[in-house]
Amino acid sequence: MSAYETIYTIVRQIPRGQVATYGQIADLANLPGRARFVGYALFRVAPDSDIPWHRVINAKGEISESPVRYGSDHLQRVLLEEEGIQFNPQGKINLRQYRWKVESL
DNA sequence: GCCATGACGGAGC
DNA sequence: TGCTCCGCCATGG
Repeated sequence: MSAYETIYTIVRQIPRGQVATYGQIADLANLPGRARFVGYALFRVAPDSDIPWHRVINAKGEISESPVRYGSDHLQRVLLEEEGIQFNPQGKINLRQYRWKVESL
């Protein structure tokens, strides 16, 4: 299984109403320190896939904004709110409350 | 084949 | 608390 497929498989396992960080996904995919790789992988597959990419955020608990995303970051926030995840006035998520707790690999 | 870049993370100041 | 710098490596020109 390629590293990409491993990443996708892990992201698909994130429960509804919870989130995971790029670093966390990278660690689970046996790619420690390669959080950027995770972001890159998700960007390539997001538009037309069944992967819940919106449940993956950065270590600060924020939705990563980037010029290449145009407005999809706003969509991500909407999707998360639909799942019951609340945002701070600063647009941040309380990771202590919503972070995905992995029980098995 | 080399160079610049990027959905990031963590340490340092 | 917040900003800056460095490491990491696949991808595109």
